[in-house]
Amino acid sequence: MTDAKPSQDLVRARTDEHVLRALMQHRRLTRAELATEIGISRPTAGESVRRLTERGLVADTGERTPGGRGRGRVGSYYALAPEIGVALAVTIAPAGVVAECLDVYGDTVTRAVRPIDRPARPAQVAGALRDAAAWAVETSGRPARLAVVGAADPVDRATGRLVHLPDAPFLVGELDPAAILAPLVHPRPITAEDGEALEVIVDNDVNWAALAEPGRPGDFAYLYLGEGLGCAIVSDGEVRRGHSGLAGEIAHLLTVGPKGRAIPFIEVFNELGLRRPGTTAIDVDRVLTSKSGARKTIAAAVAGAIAAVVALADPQHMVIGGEWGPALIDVIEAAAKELPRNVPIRAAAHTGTTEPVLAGVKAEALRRLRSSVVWAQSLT
Amino acid sequence: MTDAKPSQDLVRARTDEHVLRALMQHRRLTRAELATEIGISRPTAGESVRRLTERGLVADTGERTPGGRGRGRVGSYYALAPEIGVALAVTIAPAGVVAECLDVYGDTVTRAVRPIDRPARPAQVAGALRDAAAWAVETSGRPARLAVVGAADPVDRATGRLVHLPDAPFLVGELDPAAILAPLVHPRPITAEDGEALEVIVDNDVNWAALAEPGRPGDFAYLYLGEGLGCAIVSDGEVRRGHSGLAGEIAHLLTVGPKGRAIPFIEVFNELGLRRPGTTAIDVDRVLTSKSGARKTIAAAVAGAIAAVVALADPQHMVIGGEWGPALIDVIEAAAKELPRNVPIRAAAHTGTTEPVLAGVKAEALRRLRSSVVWAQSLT
DNA sequence: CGATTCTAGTCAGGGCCCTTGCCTAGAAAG
DNA sequence: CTTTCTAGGCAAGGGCCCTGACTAGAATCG
Repeated sequence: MTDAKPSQDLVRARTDEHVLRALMQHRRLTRAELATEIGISRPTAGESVRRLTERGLVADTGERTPGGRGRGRVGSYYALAPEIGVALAVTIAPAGVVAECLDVYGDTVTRAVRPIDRPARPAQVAGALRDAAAWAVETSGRPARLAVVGAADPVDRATGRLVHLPDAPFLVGELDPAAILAPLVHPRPITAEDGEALEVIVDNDVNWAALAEPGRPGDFAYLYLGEGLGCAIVSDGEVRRGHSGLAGEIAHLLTVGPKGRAIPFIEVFNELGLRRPGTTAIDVDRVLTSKSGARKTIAAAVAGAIAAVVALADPQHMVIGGEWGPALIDVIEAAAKELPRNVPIRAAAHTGTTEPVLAGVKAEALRRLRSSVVWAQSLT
Repeated sequence: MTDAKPSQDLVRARTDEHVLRALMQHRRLTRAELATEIGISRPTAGESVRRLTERGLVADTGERTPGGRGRGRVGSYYALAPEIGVALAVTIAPAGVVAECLDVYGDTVTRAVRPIDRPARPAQVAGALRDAAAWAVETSGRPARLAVVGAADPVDRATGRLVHLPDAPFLVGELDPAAILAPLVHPRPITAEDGEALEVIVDNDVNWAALAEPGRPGDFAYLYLGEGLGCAIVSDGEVRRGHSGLAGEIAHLLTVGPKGRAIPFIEVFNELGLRRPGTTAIDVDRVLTSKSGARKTIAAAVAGAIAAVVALADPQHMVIGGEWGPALIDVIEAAAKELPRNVPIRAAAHTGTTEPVLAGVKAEALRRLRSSVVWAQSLT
């Protein structure tokens, strides 16, 4: 008599979501296992599996319960269908491009690495990006549903392009990763209906590295001190990117320079002669081998930046990362002790340059891939 | 055969929530009006009203549909029960204490104003607060379910107490508003089960004033320049308070002082002799009558603070409020034009000192009161 | 003034989703 | 070969919502 009952769909969608999430966690389950795992009845579990199989999200693996479990009838294992596809996780840094394909379980299916020249030539970077991503997707043999990109330069939140802020280090150069990767990405048609279903997400690498920090409480800040200067601010459990995505671009933050003058953060390195000639990057090697006096000047400048972060964002603690940040943590800590508001400081847990970024990128890619699967089923 | 079916409760709870929200918006509706308004069938609307009436959340007003509507049977108007209670909205500022009781429709039921001495004496402030709140609740004749407080000093997020930051203006003084107001607040018993159901919420007044700004897009910052210096940072649509609730306490933010030296923001006023003798407050009158040179120094310091906010939070625009901020907006704007990253600046829409704060406090109080009603029904 | 008109509210029947209880299938253990 | 034990399916029933028909009751019209 009736056929449109949106309110009832709600509970069915909830059941299906539980089934999908259980399969993401356990990889393969029989219908009976699903029922006990989720806390629903076996007929309901069976119905849900039937619906999801019909929709192509779940498939019978062909495996049967091992006899080792004891006597009793054999059960059929179900798992998420391979057609669900993979997510592309990409980092773009001066050291090169890394592209990985992740499946819905978070496993790396394929990985491509492409070096790039220094200084970076935009055309070559674009080529390496396209090449690495295409190879990873091709080789995985599965459709890429979305891409998450971490880049070592400021990213415009609206367009996803890398942008050159005046006088700040600009390492990778003009690039539009979204445009390059879009042809490789084939989202499930249904996902496109969703408002927020972006196919390619680009963000600054520091923000992703912060995401990969362990513990990750509600409020902290990640200060990146390397060839560039960056800062990720995590507030109420989320990385805050700001209106254009340029939150934490601290190159021009006023801080204490030589002789106590107020100058932009990046200028301090100019005045100390620690920028690479002909580029906008900080010379990491020379910072690491600098003398005590220069180190103290740098530490005072860093402490000034920390004071600004504390005043404006009130983090629970500061994490110091980047190529030279952790090496100077003692001086930095000493300088920060003088600040009116004290804040615990520690070095970043991961010290490499690409791996922590990639870890954060992968975490987000996985989260989004999984969400896309769950959303897909509720929107049919 | 069965009695526990949590999944089905979900859809019933959804229906009840829709009914409650519709009544919050329209104040009184017949069951038939509820059905068409929400888009459910009349029997369902009738059932929901019966449940909610039984639970004491909804009551028959006794009114009947006016004959003027035309022929047809008269309908019974239902409305939210008065026992739902009121929310207490309070501001504590050097000018005095204001306490208002709001009903679930956002109307002010009672309002009490108590002046306090300058400088504030903690015991008197506590007395005025207790007195104003008690009078407002008493007179309203209805139980207060929660309280939201705006105070003109830094607020510790965990304890809700006003805290004295070293050397920063401290206008109201030691105070624990939560302890004072808790005896007046009687939350619905059920609400207490909810994890986040705080009875008394305290926050810095600047944060609330930002909440009351019109338009209120996703990312902006509100710079408060008055007796104290404060800043509210709205990121992704929410006021970000930081780990201790001290985000935006910018008195010690390093900025440009006289002769281009890097000094804390509040020190600039010291060096210009613009702090009230014997207190930690800025002398607003003398700032307003200051000469061009001092104004330029102040503007440069403000621009330094703005640069820090832009670098760290990347707001879409800056709003300047407080007793003297809008008066100096031209010089501030001129100084900010020199910054490497440009940001639109405008004066706050509301210029008074307590009214914009109270508006934000009331908005939050209303939001929480309404939520508490909706949650109450779903937790039975 | 009575018949008509029109709307609020209720009742009966039915569909969907879930649950419990019972049955069948089918392999291992004895 | 019989027993044992588990996966899966079927049937019945309850809760929620919906549609459609019915009742209640006041205003309007002839």
